[in-house]
Amino acid sequence: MATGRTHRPATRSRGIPEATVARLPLYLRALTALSERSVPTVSSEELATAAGVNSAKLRKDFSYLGSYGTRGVGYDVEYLVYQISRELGLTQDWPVAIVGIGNLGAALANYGGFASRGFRVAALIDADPAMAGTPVAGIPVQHTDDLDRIISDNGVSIGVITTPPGAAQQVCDRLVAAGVTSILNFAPTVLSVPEGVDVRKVDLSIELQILAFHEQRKAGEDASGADEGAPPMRATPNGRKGPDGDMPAVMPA
Amino acid sequence: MATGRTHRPATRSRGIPEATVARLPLYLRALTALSERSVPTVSSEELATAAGVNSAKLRKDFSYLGSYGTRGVGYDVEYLVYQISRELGLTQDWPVAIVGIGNLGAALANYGGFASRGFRVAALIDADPAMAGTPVAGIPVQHTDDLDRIISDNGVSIGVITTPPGAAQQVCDRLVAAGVTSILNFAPTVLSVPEGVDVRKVDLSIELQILAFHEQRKAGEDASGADEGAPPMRATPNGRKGPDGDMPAVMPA
DNA sequence: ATGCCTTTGTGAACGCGTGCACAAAGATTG
DNA sequence: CAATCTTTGTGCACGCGTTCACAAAGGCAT
Repeated sequence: MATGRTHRPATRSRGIPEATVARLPLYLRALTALSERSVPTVSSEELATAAGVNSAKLRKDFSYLGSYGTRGVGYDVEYLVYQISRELGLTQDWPVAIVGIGNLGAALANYGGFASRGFRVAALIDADPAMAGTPVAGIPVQHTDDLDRIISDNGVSIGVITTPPGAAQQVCDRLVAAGVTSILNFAPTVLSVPEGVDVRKVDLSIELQILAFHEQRKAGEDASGADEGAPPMRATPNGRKGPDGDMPAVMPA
Repeated sequence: MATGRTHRPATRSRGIPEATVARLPLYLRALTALSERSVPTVSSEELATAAGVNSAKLRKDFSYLGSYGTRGVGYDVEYLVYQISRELGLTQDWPVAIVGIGNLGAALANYGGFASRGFRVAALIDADPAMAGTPVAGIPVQHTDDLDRIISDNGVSIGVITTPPGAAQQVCDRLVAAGVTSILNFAPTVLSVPEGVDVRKVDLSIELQILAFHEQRKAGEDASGADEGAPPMRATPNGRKGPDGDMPAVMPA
């Protein structure tokens, strides 16, 4: 991801492991659903199933937050929703700016899940002058030239980059210069950021390639035999790219 | 994620660790860029920097694929591009079906990164009869009723779900029944799938919440002080069962 | 050929994350 | 109030992933 150190390097946050933090939103979602159905309490087993995790893992995760359960009973849903929300910082308002209002940027602007939990689309920014003023999802698009001011005026600390890959690093630099310290990057690029800035990436292409890898293996297993699952042979000693490993003829590019 | 066992459980694929597989696309991207600039070879150090990882990690990753480098020189770019592409199964064509053609689904259909590496949008499917026939990104939308046939006819083994959360599980079940064995899920739901089916999820909301957590910590650290990561104040004292914790007043929902 | 210099490939140590299994804690029933 | 039953919280062990550090390998100059 980012060259300038990606996540929290070592500094194990508040004693809460990164892996646990990543699961808290999952628990929160399941708990919110229970809350809407007015379910008063849940056992770790039930909640774990709903969140798709192991119950022991869930209990250990919660133990990092404190002892919020009651033995023999389970966890109080409302109480837990609040505790997790607070821990995640969802009890406050997070103005978010989306830069790059193409298909994806527009889709995100319209995405309901945004507004739901403390996140508010505070600004839409695009480099195309023709888009300036055009409302997307009810919010007028502003021009990149004003990026600095927009970020400052709205107190934006979280930026979302949905620009083409070529523009991503530049936009990132400008966001950081303007005061943004957390970036969600949808552009297929490795962003380089200074220490103290968090970058998370969402990369469709990578996800598909990972699926393709497993898919290929599944297919290869059937045709057990010699080949594939086990890549035939590696390059041959000698001659550069030769004899056996063979060279690419055409590449998917 | 999935109840029915998510990824490859134990069966360490072909000896290639999951973490390594997840990084291969990253290397491939960096290598492709080098290839386009006609760079003949790269050292692990250079490539690692370009991919945003540690050089030792990169070398170890490559060692799982075989010994494709030359000591004292580095790696042959073209050769490595080919080897990784082959390992990821990118030398073959992967027809993909997108189910749920709303803002996000349409954005993905238009996304260029799709077609680039062996992936081809073979079908767009939506439950809205009004959309049937309407072309999106040059591909006519088909109705959910024909899902089975569409998947079979096109030999689709990878499905992308961009429906509202309520419809996700049902769509997932139908995809799996039709023969899909890999699913990329954009709906904020925990999907339950049978053994042998891989599910990867992309969840915008979760990513933002993780960023918010770290953002909150950063803000809290400045205001060092006694309390907490240092959320100003928590809800009102008193209330429910909180010796300390206290209860929620209003929740972001 | 010989020696030097660069870069790979990997053995070994370490730390994080996961899951088991159980003791402690509280509710509940008689 | 005592016995029983349920469910939490966690000590412990194990395995994966990361990183260091270095020997082996190959190119290149002399």
